[in-house]
Amino acid sequence: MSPKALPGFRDFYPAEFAIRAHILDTWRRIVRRYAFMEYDGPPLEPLELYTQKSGDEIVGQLYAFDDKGGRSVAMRPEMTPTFARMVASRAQALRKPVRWFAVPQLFRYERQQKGRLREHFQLNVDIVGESDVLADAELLSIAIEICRAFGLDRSDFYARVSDRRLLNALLASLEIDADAWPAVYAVLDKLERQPREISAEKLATAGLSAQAADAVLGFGAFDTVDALRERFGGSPDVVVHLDRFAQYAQHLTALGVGEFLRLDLTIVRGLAYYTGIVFELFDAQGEFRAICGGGRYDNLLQSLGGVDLPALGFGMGDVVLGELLAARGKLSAVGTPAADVWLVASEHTPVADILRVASSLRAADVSVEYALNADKLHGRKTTASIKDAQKAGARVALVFREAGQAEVLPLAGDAPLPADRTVLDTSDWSPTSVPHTDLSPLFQHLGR
RNA sequence: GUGGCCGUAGCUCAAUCGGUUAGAGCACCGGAUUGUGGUUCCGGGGGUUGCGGGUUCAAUUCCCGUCGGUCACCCCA
Repeated sequence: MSPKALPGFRDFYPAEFAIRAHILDTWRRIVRRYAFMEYDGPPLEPLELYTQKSGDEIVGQLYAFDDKGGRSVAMRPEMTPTFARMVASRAQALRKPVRWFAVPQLFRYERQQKGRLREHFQLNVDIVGESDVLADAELLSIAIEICRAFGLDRSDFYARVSDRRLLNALLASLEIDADAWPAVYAVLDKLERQPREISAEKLATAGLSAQAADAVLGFGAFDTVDALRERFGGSPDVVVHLDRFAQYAQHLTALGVGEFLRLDLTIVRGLAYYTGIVFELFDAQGEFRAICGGGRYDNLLQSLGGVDLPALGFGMGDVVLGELLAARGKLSAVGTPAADVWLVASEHTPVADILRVASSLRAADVSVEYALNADKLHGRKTTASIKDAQKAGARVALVFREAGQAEVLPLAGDAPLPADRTVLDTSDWSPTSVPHTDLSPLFQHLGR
């Protein structure tokens, strides 16, 4: 048995690489529509960059080691600390709001499971320097538009959205002690996956009154601002946040993605650093993990980098997204790239002629392939060579039946054949230059 | 880190109750045929049955360990 990739790591054969490229290309294409700029940082960082935010216990979940200079280092498990450092060190000079994105490969040392490997690519989109809810709406609309760009619609996915400030106000209005909030968050996070009795028990342990616990257990039932307003509208502290959420929803509707929005107070996000609106994108059938998650983290930059700027962002990984797209048939059209043109020599065609034409076509940005074996180039029947071209997936075969003349033979699927044979005169083509001959008959078959 | 299930060709799978030299399709390579061509046919390469140990006259098959895969828990960036 030949050596395999390490557990949780992937070999990308051309078919898989084509899917990866499709995902990453689409990410970049859509995010650029929103005028975000791409950045990147080192894949290897000082270990302290992560322990200072998350504590020492995180080391067990990192690819961490001492380098040859004795430094404690880790392969990056997330992009946010790097991003925070980069923004903080030039915070004064950056035009606000900062609209940046990155597509890092991230690593974590954990047992792999569905949708979760030890390595993945993750789109990170962040906005820094704007606290208005308009920025929150912009951010979520990007995540949604990306999913739509992959061919997913409202029947495939939706966004669950909550707001830390709203949730905290609700807990306060229920007279729940702030010390108990983390425990309440944990219960809310598991509300759907955990039996109600266990949730109730945990809330009681956290010190909640029976009434307060009942109210928390009922949070999952509220899926509109109006429903919350009816129940908690008497509390001015709550109303402030309900109003903002309503505004958020209006912005999203105006941006054309309102139908994907669903208020859901059980969306907690594990991170302690979220301070405002938080969201996760889920597939509608509940078959996969969250496709994407993010929110507002107004205090993080100060705690990491020392600059006090509001910020928000999200991450979207390629693994769950790829699984979902595959399951919904959205990757069937993703093909591996093949040659535009395959050159078929006859026994009379000098090798030099083939090479000259190949060079010339490549100068015209046409991808060209031919048999890399002189015997095959000359010793096979034309039909056998054409068969090679078809197997390779070439769009067009150029068949040299006579010197200086190349017949254009379209190979693509069931495209109709031209009534007349198209013959290109290649006699005056020279290496590395664009052919003088009119290539339009060829380009026509290549879809240019 | 804990637990369930699963490891046979590149892929999907077969191999009677434990019994001869572990087979097939697809893919790959070669050839024939088809001569506006992805058809059809013939042939070929490819396996220490994940690895190690045990039971047995005999192990792909039963047992133990280990590694890997997968799913869940934990955790979530």
